[in-house]
Amino acid sequence: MVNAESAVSRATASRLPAYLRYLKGEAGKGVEYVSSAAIAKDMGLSAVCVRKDLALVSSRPGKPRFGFEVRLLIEDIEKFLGYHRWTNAVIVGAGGLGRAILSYEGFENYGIHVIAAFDNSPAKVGAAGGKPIYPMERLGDVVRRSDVKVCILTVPRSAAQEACDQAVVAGINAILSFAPVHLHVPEGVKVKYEDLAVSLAELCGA
Amino acid sequence: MVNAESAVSRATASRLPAYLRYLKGEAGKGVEYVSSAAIAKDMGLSAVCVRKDLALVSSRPGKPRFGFEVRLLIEDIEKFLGYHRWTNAVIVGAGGLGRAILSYEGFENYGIHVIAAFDNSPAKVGAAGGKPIYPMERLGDVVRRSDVKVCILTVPRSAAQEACDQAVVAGINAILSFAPVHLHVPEGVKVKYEDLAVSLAELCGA
DNA sequence: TAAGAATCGATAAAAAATTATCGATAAATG
DNA sequence: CATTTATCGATAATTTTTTATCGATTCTTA
Repeated sequence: MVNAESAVSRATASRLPAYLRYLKGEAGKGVEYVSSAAIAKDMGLSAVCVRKDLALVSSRPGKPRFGFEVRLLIEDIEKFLGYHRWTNAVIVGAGGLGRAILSYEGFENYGIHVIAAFDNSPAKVGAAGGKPIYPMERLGDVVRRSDVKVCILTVPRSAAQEACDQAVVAGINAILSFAPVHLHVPEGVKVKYEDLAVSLAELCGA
Repeated sequence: MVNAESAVSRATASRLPAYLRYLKGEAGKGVEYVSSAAIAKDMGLSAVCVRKDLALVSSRPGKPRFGFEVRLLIEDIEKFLGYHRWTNAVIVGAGGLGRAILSYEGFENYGIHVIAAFDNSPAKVGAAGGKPIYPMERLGDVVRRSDVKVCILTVPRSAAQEACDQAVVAGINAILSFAPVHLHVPEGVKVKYEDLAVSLAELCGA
């Protein structure tokens, strides 16, 4: 048996969140139906591509002359992406970026609880955005007790590999890193790099 | 005539920054040569894919039995990606995230000067990370005077479209948005979404 | 100095993704 | 009620991307 996610191509999967963002915007404006052509135009894709993507995740077909029902489509995509399964995450590195993310409330819409941050420096320990900042020593504890699988790494580049190692030891198996450094991790641990400068540079160059 | 960037496939282009990150890591460890097989192994790609990518951007061929010279490869990729052409950028939205990014120094390695932030709220005006935070009214001014083309949007979702419009009016033609909202922009303005929650969710689900 | 190992580059094959085309369907309209 | 229009879904064609294969090159080492 294949799981739901392997049923769609990687390319499609990477567009689904964008559809979701777009559809929520339309829903917010009170739009009830959208056609694949309209989505395509607004999002800069081809209509055929949109139809094909939606066919894979939509629980019911689009209506000729109307298109797809926005509300249902949002539900279907969210269900498909698993935003209903809840996951706990922690932040390692409570500098400016770490604290900003700790205060960000947008994660809850995606099935993610960011429960705490951790930092080496005693000066950083405390709280931000109503959530606790603990000393690094407590990382293993919290990870085990709250069954945390994911870590957001917001430490300076020089501290990244060491912090990464500590997170892995603590039991984390997926890392979203903001440090612009390649991390070496054991087999089975996933790393995703979120490089702000690269994103920006791509935008400039393209 | 085609420009340099259109000479490589989109897929390759999206891997180049990752090679760069990896190569810089190796360079930092004192490694002088790397083989495509080694890169592939560490980065989770196929060796053939790596060779093909590098062949497109490397100014000189790899040496049999050694591989590629790390230092040269870094230079070639940076040159290829245009990290030598400088671009000015501004931040719109000086909340926690905006200020954190304003203080981030990693942009300079990518040919990007983040010169200032802007905010509606008078309380936010001032400075962070040694860079000024101006009231929104001054956006047009600064954009024109410093020939700013790119804007990082870090305002709350409810303010995003309006701030985006202001940026466009001011003369911005590329936006990196952290607000989880689809933005409507005129033809010719590029938008890229940096959705932290989506990145994290992809990591959890995959 | 000859044999062997590691690596490359190029060409070819396979797989994946996008785009095009077309008949079918359902609402709107005269 | 027939015609027109907007849309869909499916199949087919095209393009892009990845992977496989193989001879050539260059260093190592016996």
